[in-house]
Amino acid sequence: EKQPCMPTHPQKPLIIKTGVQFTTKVRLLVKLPEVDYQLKVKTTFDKDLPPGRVNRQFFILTNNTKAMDIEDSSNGCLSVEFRHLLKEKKYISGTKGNEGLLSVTEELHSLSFEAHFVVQGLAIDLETCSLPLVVISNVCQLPGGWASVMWYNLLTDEPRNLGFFGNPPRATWSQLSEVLSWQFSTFAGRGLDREQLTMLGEKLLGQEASYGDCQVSWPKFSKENIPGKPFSFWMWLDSILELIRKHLLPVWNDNYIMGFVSKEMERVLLKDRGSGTFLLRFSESHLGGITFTWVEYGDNGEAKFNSVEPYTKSRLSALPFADIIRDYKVISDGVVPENPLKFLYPDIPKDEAFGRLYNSPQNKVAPYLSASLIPISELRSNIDATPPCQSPEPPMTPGQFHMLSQDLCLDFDTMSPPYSE
Amino acid sequence: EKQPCMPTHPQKPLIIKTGVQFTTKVRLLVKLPEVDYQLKVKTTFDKDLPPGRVNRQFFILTNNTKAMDIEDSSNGCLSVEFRHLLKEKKYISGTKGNEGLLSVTEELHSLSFEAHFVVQGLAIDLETCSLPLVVISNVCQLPGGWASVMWYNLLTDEPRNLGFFGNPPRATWSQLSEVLSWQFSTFAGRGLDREQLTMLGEKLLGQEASYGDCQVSWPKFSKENIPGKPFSFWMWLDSILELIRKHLLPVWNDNYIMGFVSKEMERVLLKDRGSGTFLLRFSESHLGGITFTWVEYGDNGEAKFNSVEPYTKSRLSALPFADIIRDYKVISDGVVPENPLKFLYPDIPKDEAFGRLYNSPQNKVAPYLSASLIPISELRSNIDATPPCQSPEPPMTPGQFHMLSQDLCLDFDTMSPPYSE
DNA sequence: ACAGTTTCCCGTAAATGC
DNA sequence: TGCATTTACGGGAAACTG
Repeated sequence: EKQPCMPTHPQKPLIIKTGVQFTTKVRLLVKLPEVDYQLKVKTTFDKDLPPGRVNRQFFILTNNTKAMDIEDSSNGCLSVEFRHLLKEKKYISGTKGNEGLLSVTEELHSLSFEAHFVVQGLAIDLETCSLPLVVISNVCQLPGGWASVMWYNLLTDEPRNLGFFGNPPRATWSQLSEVLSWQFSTFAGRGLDREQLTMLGEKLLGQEASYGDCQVSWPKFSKENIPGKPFSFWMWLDSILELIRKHLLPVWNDNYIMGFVSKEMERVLLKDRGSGTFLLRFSESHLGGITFTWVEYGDNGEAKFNSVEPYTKSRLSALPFADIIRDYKVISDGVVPENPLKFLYPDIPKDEAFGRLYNSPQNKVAPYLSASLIPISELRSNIDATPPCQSPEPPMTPGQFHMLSQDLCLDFDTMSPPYSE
Repeated sequence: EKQPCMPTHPQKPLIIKTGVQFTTKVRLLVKLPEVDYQLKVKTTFDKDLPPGRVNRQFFILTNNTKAMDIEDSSNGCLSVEFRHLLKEKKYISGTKGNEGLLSVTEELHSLSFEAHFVVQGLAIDLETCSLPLVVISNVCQLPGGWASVMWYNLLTDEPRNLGFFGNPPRATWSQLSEVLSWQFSTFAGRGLDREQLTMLGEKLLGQEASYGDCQVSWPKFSKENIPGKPFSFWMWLDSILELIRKHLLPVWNDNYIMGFVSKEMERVLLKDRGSGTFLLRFSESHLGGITFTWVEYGDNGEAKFNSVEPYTKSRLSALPFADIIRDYKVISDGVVPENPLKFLYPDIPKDEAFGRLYNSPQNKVAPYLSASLIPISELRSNIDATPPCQSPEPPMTPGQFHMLSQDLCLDFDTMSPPYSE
């Protein structure tokens, strides 16, 4: 009868940060003219948790009871918005750490909404509650929290299984890959294509990824570090999403960032392309980095590949990426510096691809010489060539991407119209 | 009998920001063995303001009463530290805006400390209060608040004249210049020399500054904008102080920044110096900017002066200033780029002055080409020469700087040992 | 409309807890 | 001790409020 929604962090519903306002909206879906103006809704945080499941406890700071209004927009239903802060109670000592293995971003909570009223002598109690929530205390926990929200909503239809992460189910790669692509289309405006998803699948699962029914465990997705790296798969992918969102949006949306290509595949692609052909790829070794790799040919006709040290958010906020591509120069032993980047793979002239995005040099301040920052690499004789490439990967299951992603969108939309409302 | 101290913002005592912790320390200067462990001190914010003077009201969030302890360090006196937040009360409507002309950073407040005890049947009430305080709500108000604190403590010995800014006295330039130099020595580690102070005096007062007994009004110091500029003298100077503190500390402390030189004086100094002689100067037209000006000679032997667009904090956080000096290049019409900076005025070879501060290029990440940012100016044919220089200014009163500044330091020290304690 | 002021809250750094 | 988590608060931006 009621339909609870619960927006929080912009674009990341079902995550609440302590000390930060959030809003909830409850709608009464049936119309009861008699009770229009007397219906009050009370919100409670973690109203009745299963007794064993006491980890952190929070409370709502502001007044938690509010009268419903007739919704201006739609069908004349009642609705109410809450807007309050959440503060942590001090631990009830002793009860802490029921499982010990679960991190705070795996700890699920809920908001309950109650209303009591009387129609024609009949006392009616209504109660509903939100989908499981994650409570964080710092934005640095947002990626972890969002991983939990995604995993939960991808893999269960239960409205309130707060113990979900006690034994989380696995996802098939085909399920997961759709969600990942949907993440990119939601947050960066363009989803992932088949090749990009294939590379991600291989990174996560090895070669058999392409079969689609391969299973991914929750720890592998978000808890365990990628072998040899100090971060998990999702942390890595989310750092890229953030990099795109803050520094690469137009380039990403124009589809100029191949992004997810293995170093081997990169060479296969660039080999035999025109000298100065380059492609853009995200760093696999560092969080939130992007680099370009270009091909050149030696005197003997042998292909040589070079990549710059990946650019991260700090560099990119000093200098927009398109300008980096425009101005980048390599200087080898006193020769005239030259920009080695000529064609975006496969063969788009650099300026044709990025010209629209170049920033005109700053407006000159009258008596001053304006100075721009130019990214320069110094090339010392010959760079050691890396081993020859591996075989390209088999093709991936063609996605029913559109269908699935629509389902997901609907799902998430319903549960949470964001902040703006 | 008691000596109240009141640290707040690191290094900027007597300024309290709402919602941020601050500490106060009260000491009982006489030793009263009988009451050692029963003495409680109560802190009150704005305990008894003159009735007309009701602007903003605040209250202390935490428990405002605390027992004094025997001070571990010194003479066995009692002391107590408070550590609490200050939150604004909603305005008592109607009583707002008694003068209207005063800004929030001119609104003075105070903390009162009370203690009551009984010795040998004699009831004793002690009370003391802090020097006037400024309450701000955002760090962007810190410069304005600090100006008030400086002006007050420079120009009055009254312990609690909360209406001070209703009719603030003027300062003589000799008083003010000592305080300014003291600011630089406190916050940047090196004070201002006579030439620098002369230039500042001229900027503020015109040519007669050098007489020292010239008067500076409070509005001229901190409230009114410099003619033709959108900021006041103090805002401008404080922005430079911040720039030094965050980005130029070693360069400033090595005395390599002349800093305050008029454009005219600059030319007088550089003229007839070796080609490539440069000096470092703060921007007068923008907040928190530093530029270098160098001299070169045309084919006809005529001196040509160039300055870069001033570097501000955003640029300097992308690239440290010493590296900018090392790497800066001018490229004119396809010629090989060259660094025009050779000798720091008067004739110190660049690398001798700054070599110690150069950052070695980042550690190479194995397979990547590391890229550095190089600041480059493009020189298009000939830059228009600015009009010939004006006459140099008369010499300034030799400061009794050391004596005076020691007085000042003591003064401020007593009133406020910072945060750390 | 607007300027002075406050609130909001991200993101880094430091503190704290386990 | 080290890692997980929270607190602290500067700083930019938005919201407020006369």
